[in-house]
Amino acid sequence: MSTIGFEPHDHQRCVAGTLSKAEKQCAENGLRLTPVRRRALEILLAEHRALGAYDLLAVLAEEGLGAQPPVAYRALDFLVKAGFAHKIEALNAYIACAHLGTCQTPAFLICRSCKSVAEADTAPASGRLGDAARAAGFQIERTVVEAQGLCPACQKAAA
Amino acid sequence: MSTIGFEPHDHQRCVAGTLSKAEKQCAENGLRLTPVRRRALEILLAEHRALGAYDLLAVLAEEGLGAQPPVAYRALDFLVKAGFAHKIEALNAYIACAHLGTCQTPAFLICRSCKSVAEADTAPASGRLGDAARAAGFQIERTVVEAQGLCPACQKAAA
DNA sequence: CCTCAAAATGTTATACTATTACATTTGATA
DNA sequence: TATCAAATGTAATAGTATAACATTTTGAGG
Repeated sequence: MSTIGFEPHDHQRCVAGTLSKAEKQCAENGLRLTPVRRRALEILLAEHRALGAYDLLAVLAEEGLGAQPPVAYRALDFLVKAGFAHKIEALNAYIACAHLGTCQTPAFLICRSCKSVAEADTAPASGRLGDAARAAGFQIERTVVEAQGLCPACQKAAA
Repeated sequence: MSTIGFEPHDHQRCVAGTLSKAEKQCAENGLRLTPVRRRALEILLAEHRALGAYDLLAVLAEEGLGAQPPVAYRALDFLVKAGFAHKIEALNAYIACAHLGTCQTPAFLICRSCKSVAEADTAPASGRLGDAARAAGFQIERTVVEAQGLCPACQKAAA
């Protein structure tokens, strides 16, 4: 398991690397990373933070890439379906995937103070949620696992 | 861990019992279970399914208990803060707590077909999500754990 | 009792999130 | 190059949630 988001890292490289992985995957799978979609992914990648669809739309609109809500929602749908982004349900917001290519069942750690979001790949279906599902005879298709609280930096700042 | 929701049970008793537990807890903790709040809880308890705030409002409005959105949202806020109800983030909807009084960190199994919702108490903070949080130095305050898929009955129906 | 402050309620307006619907353009491929 | 599916442009609207402020109710202390 790896958790990406709070620790300092070479963000330029993290963005560029993810973007090129996305391009590669699109080529391999016959997906089309059109200009709006590519730019939307870049915008999300720019921060380890969740952006609302309308925040994304505002940036796209500034750049002449579309002015109406469906522009943003379509790009987000594509990115989410392709596994390049995730929706944070607790925030009604979207974040670029930090494990592009290897992400199975993401879990998120959301800082309520600085709004940063870390992504872990925890395979919850094989943990306690999976136990509960098996016990109930429930067949899991998708999981939402999100923790809200304080990231290391904000804990220090609070103390 | 107990999971409540899919298995057949004496629902009349389940509702009445939960309601009286809620009354008891309010008395003990100086909370006021006013008519709107009590009725809102009853409405949620009537089904092991999540209701939208506006669905709840529609019922309350029919009964003359308030016509504007804040009526529903205030009642829901109270119920959620008191631990009598939970918000299902993946559905933007609300459900009565099935473990009233003992519910620490709920997890939900949501059937995409019949919309029923089962609640388990899985202490995710002590599972893999907790491991990820500890590894990242993240301090968890609240968790959202929701699985979507097919309940036992709908699996049979599909086969 | 009476007063007072806090809590709860009533109501209007508005903000934020998301989708439907349909016309048009683009792009791969037969 | 004709065609069909995918993608885009755009207007309208549906669904979720909160801000703000006036009024009423409630319960604790005098």
